[in-house]
Amino acid sequence: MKKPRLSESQEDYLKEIFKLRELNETVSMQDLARKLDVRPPSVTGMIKKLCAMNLVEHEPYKGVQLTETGEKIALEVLRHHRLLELYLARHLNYSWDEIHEEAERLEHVISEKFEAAIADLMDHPTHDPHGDPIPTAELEIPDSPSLVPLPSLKAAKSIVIGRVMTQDKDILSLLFRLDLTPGQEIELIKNEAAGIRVRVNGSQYLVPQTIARLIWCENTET
Amino acid sequence: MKKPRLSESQEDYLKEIFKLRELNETVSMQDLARKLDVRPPSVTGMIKKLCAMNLVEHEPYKGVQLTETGEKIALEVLRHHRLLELYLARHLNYSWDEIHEEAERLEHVISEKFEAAIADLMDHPTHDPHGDPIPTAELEIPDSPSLVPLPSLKAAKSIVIGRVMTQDKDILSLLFRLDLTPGQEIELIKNEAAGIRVRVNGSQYLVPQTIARLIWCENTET
DNA sequence: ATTATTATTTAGTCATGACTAATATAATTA
DNA sequence: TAATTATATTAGTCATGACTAAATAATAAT
Ligand SMILES: [Mn+2]
Ligand SMILES: [Mn+2]
Ligand SMILES: [Mn+2]
Ligand SMILES: [Mn+2]
Repeated sequence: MKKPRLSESQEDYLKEIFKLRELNETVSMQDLARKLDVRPPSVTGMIKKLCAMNLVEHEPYKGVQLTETGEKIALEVLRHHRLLELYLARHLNYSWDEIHEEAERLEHVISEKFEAAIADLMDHPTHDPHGDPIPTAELEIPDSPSLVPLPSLKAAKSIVIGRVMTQDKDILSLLFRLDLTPGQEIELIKNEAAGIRVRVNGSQYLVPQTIARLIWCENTET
Repeated sequence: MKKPRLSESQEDYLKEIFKLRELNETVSMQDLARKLDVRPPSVTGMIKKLCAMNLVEHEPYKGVQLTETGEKIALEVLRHHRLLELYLARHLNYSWDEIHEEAERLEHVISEKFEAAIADLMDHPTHDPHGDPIPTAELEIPDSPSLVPLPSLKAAKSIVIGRVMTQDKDILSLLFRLDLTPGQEIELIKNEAAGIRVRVNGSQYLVPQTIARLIWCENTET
């Protein structure tokens, strides 16, 4: 059995399949095309190749799935990505909205040595700056607090943000200015039609639904 | 005028032309093929393209030369490379023989932001761990002490190593064990046919000619 | 059930950047 | 000068990973 090192494209395909699978339970060719910013025929072609390599399985019109080995690779890339994001933020003074782009390129290029070095340096963190879990060196996903989208919560005094489900630069820098970042404690004043009224560090905002939906919080319900 | 971002290959070609030009005064297609680990026809093809982009000039059978813009790009990549080498060594605990390989890949992928961040962090260093000068942000080559190969020197008490002209992992780790690294002060005992007899930190070695030739030292002659 | 819509695949192109085999050109040597 | 050797170029191939246009299959609407 050879191990002919995957291309950056192939790694991105696997990673994206994994991430989509976390949200929807079926991953269509179109989903992939959208996410990877590629045309559907390109996806068909690449998926065919990944199938032949036993990295994914594909039931036409039903969806794509990672195999064991495919998932391992996806997790490896995801670990690189999220470690890098945290590293860039912590050690190279990157702002929240800049880390994703850089990590997207570096993730394919750093060695296992590099991965280990920054993991060490940061004391083996479990979550990246967006609150996304960082797969361990053994490629297990670390436990995260159970999270729910902000709009699904009722008014409450103390809610803790756990994760921010976007990598859109504009939204991210907005959220950052508002202190709506993982770990932040907020008060949910009222869930209105137009958005969620919250208090953060004294200030009060109406967070539009489109944005509120991306903010996941620790579930305080019993 | 567009700026269509060069491929990694193209960047490596330009960088290699620059480096070869520092040694020999003419850069042949074969030199390039050897250094880039590629067949001569591939070089012909790529050089043709780089010519069309006005990044190099080529007189068949006479040699290849960088244009102004070509040199700028070469220096940009070289700066990335050397900053990265120093960064990996200083901040990520890479050993001397590991840095080159990693930098060779990362150099094409880091952003200007990344470059600036690590340069800042290291206080804008002028030389990398091999003693190679790091082009400045303005792409000027910083002054280096004038250096000569170790075998060209006569016996002397205090000679300072300035640069080590190899990136061969085996040679590098050997030199490192012997403390034959840039900045190190050594005593040249005798220049023999078989090699150079030196004393370094108390210990005495016979450094074979093949290796001694790679060690450049500050010129103590007047 | 038929039709319209959406999702996916086929077929055929293109650009990149390598390769081999064969040819041509220049530099050396006899 | 002529033959030899080293260097470089052409011609033609291949793998990758995208693309468009057209065909086909599944799903939804009438
Ligand atoms: Mn990527
Ligand atoms: Mn993230
Ligand atoms: Mn390189
Ligand atoms: Mn170096």
